[in-house]
Amino acid sequence: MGELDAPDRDAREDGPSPRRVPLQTVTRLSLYRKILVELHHEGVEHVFSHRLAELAGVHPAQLRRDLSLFGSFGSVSRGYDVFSLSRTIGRLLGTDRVQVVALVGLGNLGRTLLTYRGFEERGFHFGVVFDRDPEKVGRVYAGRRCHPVEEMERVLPEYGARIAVLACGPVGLETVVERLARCGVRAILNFVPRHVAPPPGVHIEDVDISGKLEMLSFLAREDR
Amino acid sequence: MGELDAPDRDAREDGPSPRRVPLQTVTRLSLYRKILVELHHEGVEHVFSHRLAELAGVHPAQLRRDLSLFGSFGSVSRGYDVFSLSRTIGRLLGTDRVQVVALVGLGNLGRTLLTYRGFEERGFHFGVVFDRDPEKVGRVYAGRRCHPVEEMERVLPEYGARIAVLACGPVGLETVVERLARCGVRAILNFVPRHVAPPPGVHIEDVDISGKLEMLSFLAREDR
DNA sequence: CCCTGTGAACCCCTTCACAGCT
DNA sequence: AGCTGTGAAGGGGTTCACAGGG
Repeated sequence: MGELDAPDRDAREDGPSPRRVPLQTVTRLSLYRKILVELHHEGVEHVFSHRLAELAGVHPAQLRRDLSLFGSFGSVSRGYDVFSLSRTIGRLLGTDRVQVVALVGLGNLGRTLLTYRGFEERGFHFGVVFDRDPEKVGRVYAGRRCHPVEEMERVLPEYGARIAVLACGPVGLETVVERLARCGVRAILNFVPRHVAPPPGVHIEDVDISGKLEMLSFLAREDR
Repeated sequence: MGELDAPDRDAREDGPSPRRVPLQTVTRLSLYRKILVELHHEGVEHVFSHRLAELAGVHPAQLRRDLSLFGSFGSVSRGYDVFSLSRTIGRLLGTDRVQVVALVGLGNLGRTLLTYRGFEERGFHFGVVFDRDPEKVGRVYAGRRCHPVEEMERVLPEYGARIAVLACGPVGLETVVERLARCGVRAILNFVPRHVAPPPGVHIEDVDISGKLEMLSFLAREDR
């Protein structure tokens, strides 16, 4: 247990006030971490920004800038310590501990997400699931009993989930979001193709797959 | 049929050379169109930029700017013609006709995407599906016979798909992408958590759901 | 009066380029 | 010699604010 608190070599991680961090930087951090974990499994111990950036598909200066927002983690002679940096990023993202996630909606998409192994691998665990359909309520999906959304206020706080995933129907979505917010959820990943104004203090990230396809349609339309 | 060619009121759509259009603008256009279609079904005929922007969760000036990149579609007194504008955007995106999409990978995610009704509603049709698993090859999924990826060069060109969706395993992903490119695919939506350098003339859009979750983990970590 | 379309200002992210160090 | 971390320049997307018009 104690090893989790081992200091990261000579890295000088920033204190409690990381200045304004672009969201895109955060997304890239998670990408870096994923690659670092793979490198670690391959036995690679050190990596230079050029190589790591290449694997991530970004500019080397971008990578160094992203990291520099949180501290200095590299050595001039050896580059970055693969294991140490992956740990550090995990701590920055909050994924060094397993995080409980609430799932709303057990349709095709919801059940697919529920059984997707990639989430557990990256430290996310769907602890509670909800659905509105009386047909589904009470049944067990991948080991989780489905709760009715009406009982969210009673059930959800027990789990202390700060993250939720929406994969339900669009009707009453605002209400669901409000309830989640009241239950302590601070960040929501929304697969429902409808935009909901986020309550204060809550961040909603929309994943509009059809929208992405339409963007690609535009790109495939021109010839380039 | 002829009504498809009806001129859009007094809209002056730009010619063959729409100047540099930000990708984010394109994504938002698809969002505007989705909302416009909903408004049309509700019987709304005209809408002002303020209202449309509010529904989309963007700044009104942003909406007007996005549209202005392609022409002038609004009237000062009545705002935008809901039906006409949705048609115009559809034409700009290339979604005014059904588009054939190739799907690679028939795991949980692939099958979920295959049966997702939202795609057909927005004009996308999975015409061909591939998988590497001999277990799956030859079987029929949602009406499509699964082809082996090895036969892509023989099968795919018949369908003329310019868009592909990747929902397969990460092994040999580069090869799959190269093959798709050789078969005329110009745009790829990639759900596989691995970055592939796009061949010339091909655009790859990565959808990293775990990455999004990690971003949310960061946001849920701080208190805001 | 209040809308659209748009020049211009603003802001933020990306990239350059180099000082400092090994 | 070559790398990291970073000030400064650069570029691009967003927002402001207003001209023009019904």
